[in-house]
Amino acid sequence: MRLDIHNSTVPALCQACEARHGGICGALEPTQLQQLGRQTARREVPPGTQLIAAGVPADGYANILSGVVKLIKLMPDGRQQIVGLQFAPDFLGRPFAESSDVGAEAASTVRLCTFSRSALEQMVRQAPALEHRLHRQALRELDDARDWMMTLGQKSASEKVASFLLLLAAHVDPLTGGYSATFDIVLRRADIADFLGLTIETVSRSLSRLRRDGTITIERSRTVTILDIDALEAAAGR
Amino acid sequence: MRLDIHNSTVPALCQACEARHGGICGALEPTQLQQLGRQTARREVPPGTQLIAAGVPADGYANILSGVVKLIKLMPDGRQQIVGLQFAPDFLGRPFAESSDVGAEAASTVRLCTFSRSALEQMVRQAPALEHRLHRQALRELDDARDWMMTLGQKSASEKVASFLLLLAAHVDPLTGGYSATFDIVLRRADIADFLGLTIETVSRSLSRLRRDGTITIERSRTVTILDIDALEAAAGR
DNA sequence: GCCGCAGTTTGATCTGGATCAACGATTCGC
DNA sequence: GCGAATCGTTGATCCAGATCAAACTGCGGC
Repeated sequence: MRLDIHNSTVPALCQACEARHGGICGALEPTQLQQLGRQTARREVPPGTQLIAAGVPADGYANILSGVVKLIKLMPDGRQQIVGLQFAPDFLGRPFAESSDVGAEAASTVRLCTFSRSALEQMVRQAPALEHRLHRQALRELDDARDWMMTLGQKSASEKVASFLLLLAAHVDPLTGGYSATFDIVLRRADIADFLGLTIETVSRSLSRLRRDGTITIERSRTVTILDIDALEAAAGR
Repeated sequence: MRLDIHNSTVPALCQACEARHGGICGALEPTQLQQLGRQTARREVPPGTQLIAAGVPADGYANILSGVVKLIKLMPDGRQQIVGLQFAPDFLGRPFAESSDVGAEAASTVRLCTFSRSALEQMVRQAPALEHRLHRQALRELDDARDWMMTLGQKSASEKVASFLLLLAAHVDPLTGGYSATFDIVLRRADIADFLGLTIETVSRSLSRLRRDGTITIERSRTVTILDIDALEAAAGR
C-alpha cells in the first residue's frame, strides 16, 4: 500500500498525534516533520504545574496533546483573571515576543510536545504554511477572547456560569465537533470564579440552581451531565 | 538625491501614509505598493457609519488612516459590548473568514484606505512579509483583548474608567509612543458604558470623582486633560 | 476507621453599581 | 436666536452579587 510507504517517513510519534490534524504540525511535510521531530520532547505534567510564567522570558513553545491549560493574568495586588483555556491540539506560547504578561498553568494532567524558540523560528522560515497556521490560531483565540469579553462585561452571574459549562462541553473532547453531554469540570471553583469575574460562592450557587432546575446533574462536584442543552443555552443568554 | 529617485516609485498617496510605517503596508516593496495602490480607494466617513456589519459577509478590508473605530458585539436581546477600539494605522477586517460576528462602526470621523478581499489575498500570496505583519497585529490585538478581560472581570467601576482614559491617552495620537496629556473622548457616555460593562450613570459619576480629586479636568464633557498621571495610573489599579 | 485538610455548599448580611427620576448642558435645524 | 432633541450629570432607592460565617464532602495518610 502506497500510503504506508508515505506514512513511514512521518515520525512514529507524530503519526497518531492530535496536533498533526487540527494543530499546527498539519502544515508540515513529512520531511519537515522529521526535522522538527528531532527537536521536540514529550512531557507529561501534573495539575498546577507552571508552564509559562508571566513576564519571564519563556524557554520555548509546545503543542497541547491532551489536558487543559489555564491562561492567567495577574494584577500587582494579587487579583487574577483567567483570560482563556486551551485544549488539545492548541499551540501554546507567544510567538515573536521574548515574554508575555500572560502566564500558563496546567489545570489538569497535561501532555505536551515541546520545542525551543529557535526550532520554531527555523521551521517558520522553511514553511510559510506554518506561520499561516499560527496566524489562524491567533485569530481564533482573538475571536474567543472577544466572545468572553461579552460574557464578562454584559452577562449576569448565572448566564456566565452557563456559558462556562457550554464552553467546556464544546472543548473537552478534541475529536467531536459538538457538545459533550458528560464531562469533568477540570477547574476548581476558585478558578471558575477567576475566569468569570465572580466569587466561588456565586459560582457554587449558580451551579446549584442549574442542578435544581433539572438542567444539569453534578457528581462529586466534578462531573457534569447536561440534561437539557436548550435550557442551558437559554440560561447562557442565547 | 538618490532617496528621491527611490521614493518616486512609491505611489504619491502612500508616501505620507500612516499605515506605511506602523501599519501593514510597511511590509511591501515599492513595486508591490504600486500594485496594491491601484486597487485601493480612500474614504472619509462621518461618526456613526457602519463599516462592518456583524455576521454579514464583508466587502473588503481597510487601513485606518485617522480616527477611531469601535468593534462591537451584540447579544440577541440587544445588549452590546464594545470589544475593542482601533486607531490609525490599524488594519481593519477579519482575514480568512467570510464574515465575523464582530461589527465595526466609526466612533469619530474616520479616514480609510480600503481594498477588496481579493486584492489583499493576492498581495499576501506575493509578499509573505505581509501575512507576518497581519499576524503580528492579530497577536497585539489578542494581548489587548486579554488586558481588557482583566479590566472587565476584576476591576471596580472607577478603576475601569481610569483604565479607559489611559487607553485613550495612549492611542489617540498615533505618532507619539507615550500618553497624551490632553485629548478628546471620542465616545459618547453610552459607548464608554458598553466598553466597560457599566451604565452611563456610573461612568459619569466616576469621571466626576476623578475631576473632583484633581486627577483630570473635563471641558464640555469631551476634552480631558490629565493633571496627575500617577494618580490616574493608581486609580486604574496599577 | 479516624483525623486533618482542602475544597464545596449553604445561609445571613452588606454594598457597589444598577435602576428610576429629575434636571442641566450642548448641539442642531430653521 | 429659539425651541427641541440628544447627551450628560446628579440624587434617591433597590438589588445582584460580594463578603462574612458556618457546616458539609471527599480524600489521603496512618
